[in-house]
Amino acid sequence: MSVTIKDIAKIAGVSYSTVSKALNDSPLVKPTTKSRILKVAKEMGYEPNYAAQRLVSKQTKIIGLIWPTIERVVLSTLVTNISNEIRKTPYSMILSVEPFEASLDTFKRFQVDGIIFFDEHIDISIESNHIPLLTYGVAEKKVNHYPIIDANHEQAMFEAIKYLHSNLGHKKIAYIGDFSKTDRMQMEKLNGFKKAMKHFGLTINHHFLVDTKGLDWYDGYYAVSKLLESTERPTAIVGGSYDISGGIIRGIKEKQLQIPNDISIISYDNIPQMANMEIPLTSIGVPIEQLATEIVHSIIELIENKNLHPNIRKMKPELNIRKSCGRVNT
Amino acid sequence: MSVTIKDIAKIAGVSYSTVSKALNDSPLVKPTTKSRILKVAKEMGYEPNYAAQRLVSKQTKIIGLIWPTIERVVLSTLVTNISNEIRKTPYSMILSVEPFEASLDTFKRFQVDGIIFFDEHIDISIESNHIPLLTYGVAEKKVNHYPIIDANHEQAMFEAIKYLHSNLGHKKIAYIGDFSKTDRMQMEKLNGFKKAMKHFGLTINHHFLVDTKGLDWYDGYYAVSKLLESTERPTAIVGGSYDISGGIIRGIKEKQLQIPNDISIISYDNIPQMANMEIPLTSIGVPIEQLATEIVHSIIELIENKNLHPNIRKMKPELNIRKSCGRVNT
DNA sequence: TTGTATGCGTTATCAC
DNA sequence: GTGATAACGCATACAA
Repeated sequence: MSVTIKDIAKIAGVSYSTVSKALNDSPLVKPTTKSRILKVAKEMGYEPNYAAQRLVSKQTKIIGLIWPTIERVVLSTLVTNISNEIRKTPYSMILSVEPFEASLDTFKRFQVDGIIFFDEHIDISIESNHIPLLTYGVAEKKVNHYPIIDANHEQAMFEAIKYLHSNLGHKKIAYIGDFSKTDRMQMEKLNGFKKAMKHFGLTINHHFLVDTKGLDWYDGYYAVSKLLESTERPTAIVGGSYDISGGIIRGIKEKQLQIPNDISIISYDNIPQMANMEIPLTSIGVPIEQLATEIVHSIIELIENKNLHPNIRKMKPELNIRKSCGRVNT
Repeated sequence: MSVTIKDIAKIAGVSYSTVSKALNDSPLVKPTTKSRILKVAKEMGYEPNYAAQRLVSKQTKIIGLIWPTIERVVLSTLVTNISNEIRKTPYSMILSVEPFEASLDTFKRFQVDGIIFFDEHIDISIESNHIPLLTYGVAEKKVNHYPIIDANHEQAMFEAIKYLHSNLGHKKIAYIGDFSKTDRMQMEKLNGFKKAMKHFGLTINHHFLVDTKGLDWYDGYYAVSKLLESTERPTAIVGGSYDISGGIIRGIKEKQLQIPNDISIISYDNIPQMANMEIPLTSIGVPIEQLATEIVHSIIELIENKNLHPNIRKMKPELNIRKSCGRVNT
């Protein structure tokens, strides 16, 4: 059995209610006894029992994160950042990698104070039993059932094309990404690309729109290989994700093409790893730490105030210029 | 406030202990009253308070998994498999990505029934407050403080060399892996390689032993590039992990070398993704599903019997022959 | 077959 | 400052 405040009380020679106060840093207990109690507690390896705390105080100080697709690098980086950010607050985080519904169930049982999830293609009007729910995903025109942190993929694409076109003179720009019809984030990226091209009066060569049908390294690799087989080549490529872009780089190199001399590449996702690639990648997207910070602050605000204003938070993407883009060759 | 069993009792005109029994489908309560109570409960929208349940029943049916290094593919595949396996049992799994000690604290507070962790380079004689602890790691000669599932890396290396040498005739074999002095799994692999080479009377060219200083894709890539700069090349390479091997393949291709004609490669780690690489990789290691199954069954056995026999379980590595190894050119 | 009483580990409200 | 004591919602041994 684990150690309780009663055990501590016995050893420290005080009543357990005093122990409780000391543990909660109450001003009602004398500093000397307080520190003595704390010392004993530490020695005994005391850990408060969430169930008991929850039962009386209606709070667990736990945030649950649902993450069924654990094998994607970008998300794992985000999760790490969220975890680090939460560690700076009084809350802790636990994670469930089970399917959405099962995860929700587990978290309900634990009565976590709030839940974060990634809205990839879940279509849910969720019964969360009043547990505050926050999603990182895409704000829709229609009703949103819960607050959303939106990385503003459309805007990001706009900035990417603007840079490529207005600053560097590119006209023949390709997009290599996942054309999923169910993953809203991916849909937004593709959509944003098309819109931006149109905005700058650029025509989209349809064979410059390459569906990777996935988000992994080799998806990007295969896609770019196919794209470059044609003699009609783009002067710049926008890669739909970190992993995809990694594959794109290799595919380009394999064709003996130079980056950025022969071809420029700009990648979606703004994570530090971008700088460590074979060629430091110019990238676009909301910086991952900002995203994490916003997500964490928002869920806590939601937990503590029971609402969030505004309910939808669109983040501001940033362009990170590194070494993979150059002026177009004329 | 939400509805409790007392509220139900009042409406249904019974005592609340009867309600409790009815809700738990106890045979001690008459079917008619049981169904009446259930009906009332449903009408009132009763939701059990898990904190209260947990407080009294001493069981959570939750297994905690500690996983501080979430960005490695092999482990995320293992975690997925473990999660799937646990889902077949009455248990659920939650995960903590915080540093080891912090995770342990969190799980203690949750009173999880058991904890799984990856023993990468934690040197712990842990105070788990009697929560059953199981590790996936390397069994040591000295005392082990808790049960271990050991993937038997040494044996795996032996099988790899045996195949390469006895079946395919290779003599000039290189090992590209992480030579960490703190990560026991990596130490075992290197050690196993050396032992096996010796066993088969093969000499180790020291420049065929390449330290990647990491476990990522580009670590393998850089390492093999360096290795292949020399004119004295191996005819076969053993890659220390899935990610490393991915990089090795690219590095080899870049030098215009054919796999397996010019050079054979066999990778450590036995995960399905191996088949999806550019070249389906022949690999060695305990099949990941077997590993997951063993881990899950063991922790549950440990939870339910309070002990595990045997305390150390060495798994049997399997060779998966795919398309990356060929007979040595003579 | 049903009801009563007790305790799980905490916090919080009182007295002392 | 400190210590009893009453909740919190539930399961369960025991009584009826």
